[in-house]
Amino acid sequence: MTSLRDVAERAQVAVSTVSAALNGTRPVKAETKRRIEQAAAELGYRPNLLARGLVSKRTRILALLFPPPGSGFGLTEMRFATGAAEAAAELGYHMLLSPESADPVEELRYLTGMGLVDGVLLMEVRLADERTDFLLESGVPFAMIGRTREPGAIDHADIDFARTARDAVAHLAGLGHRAIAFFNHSTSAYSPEYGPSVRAGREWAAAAGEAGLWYAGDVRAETAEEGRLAFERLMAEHPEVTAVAVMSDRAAVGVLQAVEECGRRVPGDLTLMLASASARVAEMFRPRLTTLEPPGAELGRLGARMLIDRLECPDAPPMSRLVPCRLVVGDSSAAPRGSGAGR
Amino acid sequence: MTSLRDVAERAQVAVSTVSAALNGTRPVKAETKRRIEQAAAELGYRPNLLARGLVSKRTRILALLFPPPGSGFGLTEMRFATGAAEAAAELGYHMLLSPESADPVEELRYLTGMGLVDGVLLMEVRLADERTDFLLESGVPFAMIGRTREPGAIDHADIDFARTARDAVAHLAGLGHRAIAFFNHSTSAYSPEYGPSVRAGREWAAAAGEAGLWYAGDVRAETAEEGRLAFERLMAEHPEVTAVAVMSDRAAVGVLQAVEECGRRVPGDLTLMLASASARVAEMFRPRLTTLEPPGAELGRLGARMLIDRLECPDAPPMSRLVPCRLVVGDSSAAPRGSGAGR
DNA sequence: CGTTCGGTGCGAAACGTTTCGACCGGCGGA
DNA sequence: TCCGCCGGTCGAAACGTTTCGCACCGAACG
Repeated sequence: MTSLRDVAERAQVAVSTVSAALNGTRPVKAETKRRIEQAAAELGYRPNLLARGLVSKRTRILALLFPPPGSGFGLTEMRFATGAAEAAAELGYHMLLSPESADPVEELRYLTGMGLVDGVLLMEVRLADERTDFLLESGVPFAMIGRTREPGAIDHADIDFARTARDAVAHLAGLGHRAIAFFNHSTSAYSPEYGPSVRAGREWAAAAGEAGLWYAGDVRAETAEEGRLAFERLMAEHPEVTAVAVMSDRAAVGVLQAVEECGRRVPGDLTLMLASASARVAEMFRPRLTTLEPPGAELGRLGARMLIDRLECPDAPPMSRLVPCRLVVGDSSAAPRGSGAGR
Repeated sequence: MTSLRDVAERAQVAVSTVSAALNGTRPVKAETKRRIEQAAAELGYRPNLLARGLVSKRTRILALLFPPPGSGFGLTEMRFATGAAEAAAELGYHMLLSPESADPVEELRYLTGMGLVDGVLLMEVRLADERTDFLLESGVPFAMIGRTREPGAIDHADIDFARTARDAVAHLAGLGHRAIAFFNHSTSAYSPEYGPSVRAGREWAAAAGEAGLWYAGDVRAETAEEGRLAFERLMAEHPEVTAVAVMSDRAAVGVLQAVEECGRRVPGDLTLMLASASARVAEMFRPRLTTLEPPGAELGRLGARMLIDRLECPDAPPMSRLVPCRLVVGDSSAAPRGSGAGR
C-alpha cells in the first residue's frame, strides 16, 4: 500500500503538492510535476478510494438494485446490468450489484446511509413504486430503467413502447393483415403494475386503432398451455385474425403448437411474432420468429450515463430517453392467405 | 450524515465508547449501552463504510469480474452473478460488478490497488488464465467459478462434469441406447481453452466408455445450420446412433429440424438432449427437450461464500466444490426404436 | 489501611486523502 | 522604490471511524 506520503518523500515535496500535481487541481511547476509523476510511477502508486471518498463525499460508486430472481429476470434484465456496468466503467465509475430483499426501502436506506454509493439505478420499476418515493424524499440521486406512471422530474431510460408498437403494427399492416391479436403477459406472473406489460398493451391497442386494424388485445397468456388455449379460443371466436403478437416466449411455443395441431402453418396461415424477446430467443423457434428485440444493453448504458450526468451536474433539466425495440424479421411473417396484398 | 460524534454527544459519552458499545468490541455497562443504542436509533445513525474501511483495511466489498458480452454470456453466467451477489448480501458483503476490459490484468491491478475491494470472484475461467497468475502473485484473495487446468490451492466452485456426464449417460443407457453422440461447442465460438467445453467433452467420452456405449464425441456444432449438417453427416456414417446430446441450444434447433426433415421423430426415432442449458430454454422446444441444467445460482453462491470464508479465515485449507448439473427429463427421451429394452 | 485488580470510560493517534490558509520570491504598475 | 499580485509550495486541519494506552473507581485482599 504505497501512499501519497511515500510519493512525497521520494519526490522531495509536500504531500499536498503531490495531490495537486496528480489531480491537477492547482498549478504545479512542470519540473516538479515530472518528478512527482516519476516517483508515483516508480512506486506504483494508486490513490486510495476510501480516503478520497471520505473527504470528498464522493465515491464514484453507483448501486444497481436488482429484483429477486424469478420475477421475470431474464436475458433482457441482465443486459441492463451489464450495459450499465460497462457505461459506468467507461466514465470512471463502479457499479455495485445489490439484490433487493423483501423490504426494498429498508435495503435502500441501508445502502445509501453508509456513504458508500453516490447514486442508485433502479430497474424493474413499477407504475407506482415505493422505492422512488423514498429516494425522492431522502434526496439520493437516482435514475430509472423503466418508469413510474408519472415519471415527473425523475431521470429515466425506457423502451419507447409507442414507437415499437407502431413499427410492429406497420410491419403487419404492410404485409396485408387486417385483423390482429396481442397476447399480453398474464397478470398472475406479472404484477398488474408491471409497466412494460401495461404500456405495451396500451400502445398496441392505440397503434392498431390508428392503422385501422381490427384488434383483439385483452388476451393473456404466459405458459405454453395458456398460449395454446388462448389461440384456440381466439380462432373459434375470431377466425378472421391472421396475425398474432405474443409477449411471453413460452406462450408463443403454445401458439405455434396449436397452429400446427390444427393442420395450419406459420407463416402461411398465421403470422406469429414475439412482442418482446431477444433475437437469440426468436431464432430458437422453427420457423424463426419475427421479434421486437428490447434494447437491453442500451437502456442500461443510458441509465448509468444519466445518473452520472445528474451527479456531475445536479441542476440539469430532467432527462428522459425512450428507445424503441428493434424489429427483427424472421421467417414467421408473411402476407395473409387469400389477400392479394403482399405489398 | 449523522456521525459517531453526534451519537456520543447525545448519549453523553466519548466517541470511543460509542464505537465499543455498537460493535461490542469492548465491555460497556448495560445502562450506558442502552443509552447509546437509543441515541443511535433516534438519530438514525449508520456507520460510514469509508471511514471504517480506511482504518480497518476491510471494506466487505467483493468484485465480480464479468467478461465482455458476446463471449457466451448467457442466462447461466448471469445466475453466477446474481447468486453471488445474494450470498454476499446475506453475509454482510457487497458485490461490485466489474466489466472486464481488453486488458483484464490491468483492470485487476487497478481494481485491487485502490483498496476498495477485499477480494475478487473470477468467472469464465480458462484452463490457463493470466488473471489467476496475477492474483496469486499479488496476494489478493480470490475464488473462481470454474477452474484452471490445475486449480492447485485456489478456491473454486465448478460444475461436476464427471458426475453430470455419468448421470446423463446412465439416463440414456437406462433407456436402452447403445450408441450415442455428443455435439460439443464449436472451437470458433468458444476458445479451445474454454473449460466447460473441454471438460464436458472429456467426461462424456469417459462416461460412455465406462458404460460400454459406442460413442461419437468429436463432433462440433454451434449454430442451427451446423447442427443440421453435423446430424446429417452422423446419420450417414453412423446410422446406429440413437441418442444425441448437444452442448449448444442453437445447434439443437438444427438437429431437431434435420430429424423432422427426413421424416423421423423425436423421441420416437432419436433421443435428443441438451448437455448444458436451463430448463427454461429446454421447454421452449417441441417436444420439450431433456436437459442438464447447470446450477448457476448455486455456483455463484458457493463462490461468494468461499471467498468470504477465505477472507475471514485465510489459513483454512483450499476449498473446492463441484456440483453436477440437474437432469431434467423432458419429452425428448425415449427407448430406441426396435429395442425391447424400455427397462 | 494500603495495595491490587477488574470493570468502565476517556482521549489521542492513526488510516490516506483533499482542501485551504499562509508563506515566499519575483514581477509589473504606480 | 514600494505595493500588490501571482505562481508555486508548504503545513495543518478535516473527513468518520477503530484502536490502544491510560485513568478512574469501587471492591477485594493482605
